[in-house]
Amino acid sequence: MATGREIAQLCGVSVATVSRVFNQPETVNEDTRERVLRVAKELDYRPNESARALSTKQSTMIGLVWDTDHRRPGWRHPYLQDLLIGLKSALSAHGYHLLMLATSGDAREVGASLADPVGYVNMTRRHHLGGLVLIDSGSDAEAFEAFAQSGVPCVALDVAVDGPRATYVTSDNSGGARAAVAHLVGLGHSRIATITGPPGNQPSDARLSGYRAALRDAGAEPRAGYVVAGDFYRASGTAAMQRLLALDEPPTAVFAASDEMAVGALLAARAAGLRVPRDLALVGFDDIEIASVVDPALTTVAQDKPGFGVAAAKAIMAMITGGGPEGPVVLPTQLVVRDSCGAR
Amino acid sequence: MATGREIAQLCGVSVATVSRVFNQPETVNEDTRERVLRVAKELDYRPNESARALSTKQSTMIGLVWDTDHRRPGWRHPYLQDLLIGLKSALSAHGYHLLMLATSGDAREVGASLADPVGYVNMTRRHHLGGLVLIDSGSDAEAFEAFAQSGVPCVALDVAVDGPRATYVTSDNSGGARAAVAHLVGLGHSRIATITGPPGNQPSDARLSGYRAALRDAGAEPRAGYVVAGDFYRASGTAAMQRLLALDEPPTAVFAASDEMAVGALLAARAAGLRVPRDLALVGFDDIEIASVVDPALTTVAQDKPGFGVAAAKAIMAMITGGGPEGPVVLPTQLVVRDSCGAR
DNA sequence: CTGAAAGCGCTTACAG
DNA sequence: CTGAAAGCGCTTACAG
Repeated sequence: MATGREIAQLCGVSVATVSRVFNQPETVNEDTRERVLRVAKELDYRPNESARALSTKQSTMIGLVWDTDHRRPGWRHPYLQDLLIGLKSALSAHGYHLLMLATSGDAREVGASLADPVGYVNMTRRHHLGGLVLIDSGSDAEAFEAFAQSGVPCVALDVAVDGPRATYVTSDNSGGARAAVAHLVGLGHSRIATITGPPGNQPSDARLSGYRAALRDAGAEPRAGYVVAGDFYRASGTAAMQRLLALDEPPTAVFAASDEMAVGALLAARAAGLRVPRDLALVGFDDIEIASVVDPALTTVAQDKPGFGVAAAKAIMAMITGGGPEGPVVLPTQLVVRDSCGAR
Repeated sequence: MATGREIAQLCGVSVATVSRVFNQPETVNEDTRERVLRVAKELDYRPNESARALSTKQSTMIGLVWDTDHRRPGWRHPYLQDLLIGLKSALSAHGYHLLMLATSGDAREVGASLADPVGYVNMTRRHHLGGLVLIDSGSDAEAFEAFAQSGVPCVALDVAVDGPRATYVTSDNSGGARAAVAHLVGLGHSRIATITGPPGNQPSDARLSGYRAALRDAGAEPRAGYVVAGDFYRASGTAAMQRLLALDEPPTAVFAASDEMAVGALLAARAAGLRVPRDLALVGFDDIEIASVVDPALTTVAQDKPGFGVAAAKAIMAMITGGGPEGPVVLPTQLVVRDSCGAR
């Protein structure tokens, strides 16, 4: 690893000039600039990132807050990989790396926990991170609010935050849910129930309101017992479906606020001797891999998974280079009609 | 963010002493040490990482090489999330963060591509990374070999590498495959075919050899046309199954080297009017989520997914703190019997 | 257009 | 046990 000083000596210039060549090229004479550039290239010189960060108080890293080993060991993001692909690619395009921050549980207190957002904020200062991307695990709202207020640029995924340098990206959950339920209405269903995510969770609540809106559009409203809460995971879908089937007048169609719950519901329906979609129409949300693999293949509302990451990257870069936060980014969703709704 | 100097002034000591309190506590007088510690705690002092890295030439970050936006945009790791959870948690326990390195495609040439492993090696030097974790995307062997030879500590996942400071972790692929096929043999099958992963790929080849070994154990050997190559993805499983069904004497059982391909094979079998497991027994590999969701639920060989990450973290930490590389880590696998093999 | 100097915040021999 | 000093490699006013 060549250093700036070596380049300088080889070129007969000062290190300041070498530095300028890379940071304010227009301020240096063309001849010397090219000489420096050539030598730098030969030696494959690249500025040391630690030194640069120390000096400029800015690194080329964005922090990722993703709570893994904390209270909810079983928690999983429905499409983390796609999200990361989008995020990493878009960040790469700006020359930024993604730093997955260590979380608590270690001996040396280097990691932080969401119970102590200050720890993360400190970490971003110590590493001179450009900002923070916050991946929600369903109930981090308070912690995220603390980040948002801290003043470090941050963008949250799927949770509404507000702060001087904070924004968030989310899908058009209510619109997607509305389209899904409208589709069910269009198929002639009038007894449409929903299995929601955890109350208070932003996408969960939005999907529920989309469900209500679609019923309203149809001049109807949810029957008693037709809104039952799950937690986005499969088992809760099964339990919810069982409750729905126990009603005096069970639904003929169910909109589940996640594919996982839809699958859970499917299992429950099957166990109860119902055939999907003939006896029960089912629509999910997310369009994760299992949706297309399950039998019958699940009709669902697709989210733009890599788009999530890309949008987050864009938003954070805008705050780093530009100024204040822009409004929340709302990604379009798309109804994917497969077999579980009975449209085919 | 308090600096060491502030602590020093407040305590009436030099910055050197403050530094010692954190790095070689035993060399400083107990009273002053506690005074420093107390003040440091009050101000929530933590050493600036950039400065520390610049000075010690060591950061608390491990690089992650994960090729995303390159040639194979469709590539997916079967269980990246679990792997990352294990990796991140185990690294956190040592106070290390995970840096997902930017890849090529950006204007500023900050990212590297696997076609140019040197770029990554430079990056690890510039950031003073402790080492590199290499996630294989099926055909990165040559690039990984270059990393392994570079001298930077690195551990590859699922691809055998060799170098002065390099090792790898993988599952007991051959043992797992052998157990799976032995199970099929135990169920009375004698016409057992296999759908392999891409030839040359380490897990793929190992699984194939496990298949052969199990047949040999049974005093048999693969019939002509009973070994057909896929690429680990679903579509290739479907295609392979179609070829198997076109044989004069089609198999009564199939071991697919991945769950994705097993699902593909299942679809093909179903399309051909076969019932699984009655007409065809099927076993997969990986135990990813879809395995338990598909109908019939897939019998498969489970890998220790978070264990992969944990093992990688352990190996890299050992090389950072200790010295030379230890031998490859081989994780045990486990046969998970569900419905697709007909054992129930 | 370019250089000398100071500074970013820490660590580590070297004296004492 | 502790301080003064040098150094890590870069950037950025400040002069010239």
